[in-house]
Amino acid sequence: MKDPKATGPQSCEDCPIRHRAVCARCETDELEKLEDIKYYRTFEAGQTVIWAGDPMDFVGSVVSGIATLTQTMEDGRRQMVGLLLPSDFVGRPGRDGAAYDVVATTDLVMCCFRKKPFEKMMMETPHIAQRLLEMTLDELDAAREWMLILGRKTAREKIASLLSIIARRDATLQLAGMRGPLVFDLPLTREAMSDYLGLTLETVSRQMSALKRDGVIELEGKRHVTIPDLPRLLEEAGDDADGGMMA
Amino acid sequence: MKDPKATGPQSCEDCPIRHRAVCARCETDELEKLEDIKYYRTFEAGQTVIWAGDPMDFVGSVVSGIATLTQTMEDGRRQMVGLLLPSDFVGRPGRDGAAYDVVATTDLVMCCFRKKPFEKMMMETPHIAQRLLEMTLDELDAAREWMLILGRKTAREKIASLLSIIARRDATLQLAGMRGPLVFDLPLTREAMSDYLGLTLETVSRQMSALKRDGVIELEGKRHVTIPDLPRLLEEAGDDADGGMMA
DNA sequence: CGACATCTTGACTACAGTCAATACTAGTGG
DNA sequence: CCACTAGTATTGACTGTAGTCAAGATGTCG
Repeated sequence: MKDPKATGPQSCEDCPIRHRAVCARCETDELEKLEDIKYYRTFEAGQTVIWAGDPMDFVGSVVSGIATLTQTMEDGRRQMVGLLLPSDFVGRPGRDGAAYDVVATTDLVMCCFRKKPFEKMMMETPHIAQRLLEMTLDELDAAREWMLILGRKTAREKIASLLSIIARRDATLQLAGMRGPLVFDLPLTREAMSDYLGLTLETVSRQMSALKRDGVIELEGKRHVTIPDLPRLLEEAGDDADGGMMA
Repeated sequence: MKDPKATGPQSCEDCPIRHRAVCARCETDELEKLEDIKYYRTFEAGQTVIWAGDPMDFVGSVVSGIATLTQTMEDGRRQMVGLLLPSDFVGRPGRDGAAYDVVATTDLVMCCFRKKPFEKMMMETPHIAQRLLEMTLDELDAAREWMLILGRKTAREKIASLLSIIARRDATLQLAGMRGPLVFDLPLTREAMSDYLGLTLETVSRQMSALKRDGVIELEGKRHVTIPDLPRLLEEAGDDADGGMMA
C-alpha cells in the first residue's frame, strides 16, 4: 500500500511510458501543454476506477499496474473486454459516460488528463490524434483476435492463448528477446481469467491443472508460471507455431 | 450481375455515403484531392475482396452492399470479426498486408484509395484522421459488444442479438424511427450467421426455428424476417429492454 | 426435370457448466 | 503459537447445451 512505485513520475521526461503512450509523438512544447492538464491518480488492487455509465471527466494512460475493462449483464454474467497494461489508454474523447467498468487488478498508477482540455488539444495537435488512432487500431486488432478465441477455441486452447498473450506482452515490455524458458506472474485471479475467456472459474482451474500435468506449463504456487517451451504453448493455443511474431 | 446500382456514383457530391464515410468531414478542396486517388471496384456476391496476408495496395469504403471480415484457423474453424455496411472502412493505413479475409456477401461497390497517397493525405489532412479515429472507436465498441455475445450469451440469445443488431442498423440507415413491426431481409446465410456467432449452422437453424415457433420472429422463406415486437426481441437477446438506443 | 446450394430436423455425443465438498494461503486475534 | 476466518483455488460427480453425424426437405437455376 505504501509502495513507493505506486506514485507518478516527477515529469514527462522521466515517465516510463513516455514513448509508448498517447503522448509518444509529442514534442517538448506539446508535452508542456499536456503537463498543465494532467494529474496522477493511484488505485489499490481491487479498487474500481470507474463504473460503466458513470460520468467521466478525464481520460488517461496506465502508467504502472494492470486494469481490466468488463461488461456486465443484468443477471450478473460478466465478460472482460480489455486488459490494460502500462501505456494503454482509458476513456473515449467525445463521450461523457464510461462504457465499461474499469477495475485495478494490481496497484495502479494512472496519468489522467482533464477531458475537455484534452479534447481541445486533440483538435489542435495532430501528433496526439495520430498516436491515438494507431493505438486504437491496435486495440481493435486485439479485440478481433479475442473474438476468435471466444467464438471458436476450446477451453484448453483459450487458456493457452491467454498465457501466451501475457507471456508475449511481458517479454516485449521488459526483457525483450531473451532465450530460454519464460517466467512470469499471472496478474489475474482464476475468476478474472474466466471473465476474460468466457469460461467458468472451475473450467479455468481444471485446464490449468491439465496443462501443468501435461508439462506445457509449470506452476509454483497459484500465480507463478514458467513456460519451458513457448512453441509448444503456441501449438496448444491453436496459433501458428511458426515464426509467430507481432507486427 | 448487371444491376445498374452495382456501379459507383459519378462524383463525391452524389455519393450516398458522403456524410458517413471516412471523408465525412472533408471540405470541397479536400474531396477534390481524394477524387484524384480514388477508383471504384465492384464485386459479386460471394467474391473474395482480399485474402488475409495478401499485400493490399488500397484502403477504402463500402459504398453499397455488405462485406464480412473473417479469420480462419489452420484446421478450418472460422470466426467473423466484422460486418461491413455502407460507409464502413476497409484496410489499415500503415499496414501492408490484409489482416483478415474480406468477402462480399452481397453485390458490393467499394470506393478505393491508393494506399500510399492516402497515407500521405492522412498526415496532411486532420479531417480525415479525425473521422477515421471516430469510426475506429465505434468499431472497437462494436467489437467489444461482440465479445460479450461470443463469451457469455446462449445460442438463443446470440441469434436474437444478431437479429436485433441487423434490425437496428437497417432501421437507422433507411427508415429512421418508424413505428410498428420491423421487416428486413437477412443479408447472411445460416453459415455466415454461425461464423458470426461462434455456433454451428445446425444450431443457428434450430434456434431460428425456435424463435419462430415462439412468435419472437416471423419468417417468410429463409431470409425475410419480421419482428412484430422489438422489445420482446431485445429481451430475448439479454439486452436492457428499456429505452435501449445507441449513443 | 434434375442438380446443387441451402436449410431443417433428428438421434446421439461430448465439452463445459453447475453444484458441492475440500484444500490451500494469508491475515486476525485470543 | 495456534485457532479461526475469509478469500482463492482445486477436484469430483452429475447435468445440460451445443456439437457432430446423418437423412431429408426446400429452393433456385440451367
